[in-house]
Amino acid sequence: MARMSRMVTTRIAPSPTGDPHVGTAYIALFNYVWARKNGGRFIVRIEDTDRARYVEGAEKQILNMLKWLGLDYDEGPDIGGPHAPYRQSERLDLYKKYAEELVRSGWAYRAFETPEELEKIRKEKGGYDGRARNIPPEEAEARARAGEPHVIRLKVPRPGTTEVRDELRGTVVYDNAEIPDVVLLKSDGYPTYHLANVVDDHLMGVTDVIRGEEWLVSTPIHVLLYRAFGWELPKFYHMPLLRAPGGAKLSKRTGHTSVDYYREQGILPEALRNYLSLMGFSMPDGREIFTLEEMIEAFDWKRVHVGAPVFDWEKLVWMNGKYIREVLSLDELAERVKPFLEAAGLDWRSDAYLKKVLELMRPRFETLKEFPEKARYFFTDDFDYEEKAVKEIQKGAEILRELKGLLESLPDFRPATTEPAIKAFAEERGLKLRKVMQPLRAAITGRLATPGMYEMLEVLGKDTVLRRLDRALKLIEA
RNA sequence: GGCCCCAUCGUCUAGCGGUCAGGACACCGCCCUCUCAAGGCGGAGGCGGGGGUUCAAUUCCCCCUGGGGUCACCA
Repeated sequence: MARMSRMVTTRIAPSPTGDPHVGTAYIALFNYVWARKNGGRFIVRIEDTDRARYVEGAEKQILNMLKWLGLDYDEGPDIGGPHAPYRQSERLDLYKKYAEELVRSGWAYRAFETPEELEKIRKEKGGYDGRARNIPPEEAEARARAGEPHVIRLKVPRPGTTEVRDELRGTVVYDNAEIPDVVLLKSDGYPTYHLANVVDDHLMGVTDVIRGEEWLVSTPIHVLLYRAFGWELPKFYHMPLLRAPGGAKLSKRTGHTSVDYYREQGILPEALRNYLSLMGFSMPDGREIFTLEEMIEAFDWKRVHVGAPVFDWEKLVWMNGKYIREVLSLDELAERVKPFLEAAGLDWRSDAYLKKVLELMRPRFETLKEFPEKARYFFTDDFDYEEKAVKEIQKGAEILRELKGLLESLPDFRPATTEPAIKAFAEERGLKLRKVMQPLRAAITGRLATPGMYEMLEVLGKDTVLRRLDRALKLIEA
């Protein structure tokens, strides 16, 4: 009864230790989808319990990333909620209280070894040997009261076994001999992940823990903690780890892990989100391009594959191109592209003009960053001529001079006007069309690969075209 | 190394005992064509190995191999 009435609640619990990681975005996505699928809640909780690795501003970046991807959350550090605060550093008293409770109930004990001693024990025994279990409780309490630095460790019941059920893999039985007496509360009063995570997940009503596979082997620790507290277990789902092309898990060493990097490269949030969805999940009908809403609609854990996928930049870029040319509206695309034009120092005159250019360029760039690079000549006369373009202008100089006369004489630059005129021009001289087009293309754009000539002439306009023709001809004379 | 997870084209995947093993990216060719793309059509490319179970294994079981994860007062 109580179990059935629990609203599905998921969370993403990132550590503010650096740039917002694509792995975090990936896990957040599945947490978000599962919560929405069930009409439940999605929480963001900041796990800032490692003072050494804390990075100023990282929390803000993470929250921005989630918003950028469209993964809105119901509770979080910046918006609050019924279980505030959502930063673990602001919940220290809670963890201490629960750790002490475990000491009293016999599920945990105080240990007084120094880091140096631990290092020595690790070398000799291969890990902590639980020696502080032998300290009589009264003595341990006395030492603690006297202010002796110490940690609180989980007293793993031994011998014994602990069963862990992963919803994606089934049940795994762990021999408790393999489960270490992990530190729950550090000597600085901060909790470790294990304690803080379990306490908060319980207090915040998290019903479904969706996290990276890196946590799979420490799940028995968490199961033991739930049992020690007498709390109901959540369901566990361990998502595969994203891998770099080499094979190892995606890391700063093996690839680009920062979502900010992808954003800067001109990847659309929709495309990144869609691509990440494909890492393990597939639509029943095999569709690869789909919205968040469509994913939520179709989502089923049965369709999640746990083999670790390689994060492939090539396919991400292809998908980004697909969004640019087929999914976004021209208006949306124009808005997305503006910051990149600005960054390149380009001015687009008017939205109407920008959209006309975009219409022509849409099938010809795959990242927003590419647009200013490939379409520069639409916005300024200040562009370079490719080496091959210069040659093309030289070869076609005679043709260009004659062509200039023709273009000048045209009443307008609509395709309906320019196309027959240029074709007739070529035919009269017995020239293949390309013998006319390539020099012209090179002269007015500085490159050999551009959108179709007639559309381009219309967009650029007569003045610009004639001006550039003159300039190109002068260029080769010099 | 111990323990744990995983295993279909190069990559992402569909498959849930009987399929010509399907799709997507990338690659190659053709078409379209003023260039380059986009688009359309076609091609090449895969069930890691060995045992079982079964009339029948990509599919179920076991072993091996391979890959990954984890063994902190980091998460």
